[in-house]
Amino acid sequence: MPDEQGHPELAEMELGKVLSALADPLRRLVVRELAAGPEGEARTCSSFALPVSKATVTHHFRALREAGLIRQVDRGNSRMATLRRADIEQRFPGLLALLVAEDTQDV
Amino acid sequence: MPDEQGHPELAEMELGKVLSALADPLRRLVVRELAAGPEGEARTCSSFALPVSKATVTHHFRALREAGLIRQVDRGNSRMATLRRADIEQRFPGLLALLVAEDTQDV
DNA sequence: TCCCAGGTACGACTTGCATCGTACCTTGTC
DNA sequence: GACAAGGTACGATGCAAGTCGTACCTGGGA
Repeated sequence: MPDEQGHPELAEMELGKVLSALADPLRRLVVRELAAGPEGEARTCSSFALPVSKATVTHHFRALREAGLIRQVDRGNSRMATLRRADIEQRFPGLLALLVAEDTQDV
Repeated sequence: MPDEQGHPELAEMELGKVLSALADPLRRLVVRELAAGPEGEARTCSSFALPVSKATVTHHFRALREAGLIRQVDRGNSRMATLRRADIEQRFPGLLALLVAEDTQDV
């Protein structure tokens, strides 16, 4: 399968889809952990240990990818996810900061 | 009925509820118009001319109010809605700017 | 006083979404 | 080659959310 599958371009990112993607607490958790990690960090879907089934994990990562928040590339056996930090910051400046600040509260 | 009905305090605003409220395009439109208007502007629900029924308008304004984005006070015949600009800016700095910037794109 | 306009409450309907089980594919390992 | 692990695809299910019609309440105006 091709690498570019459901990754919107920078200009194609829509605020509505981004907000809908971030309305789910599990997806916010993924973005927050990626944003708190080092720049360009690549993690597998399973490394987040989400308390849901594999099929649901795939569903959530698809939502994040189609919103333009993460980029997924195949690396051998796994599919690595990276945060599109620069794209998000350019298109929606300050958005990531709001998400990172949430971990000081309850989820 | 009391004035304070479903208006969360500043510390009670939750990012999840705010993002869920802003995931709907009609509710984003309301917030965007209020944010683009002058500070403290009070408008009636019907002044937005949303393309939905009266009952649905009430539903959307309730969502905005319970998320903490607007404040509604009775003024005689109507119920005026004002944007909680300072509260939003203090709790989620930069969020309103993202919404205002959306009107340059498609909805 | 009568009526209309602005909003709300309630119930119903429909769509979308989060979730899961299962089957299947791919890759790396033994 | 056989097998386990990481992900995906598909179908099904249950619940939340958007939408509406209707009835109702409250003020203001003719």
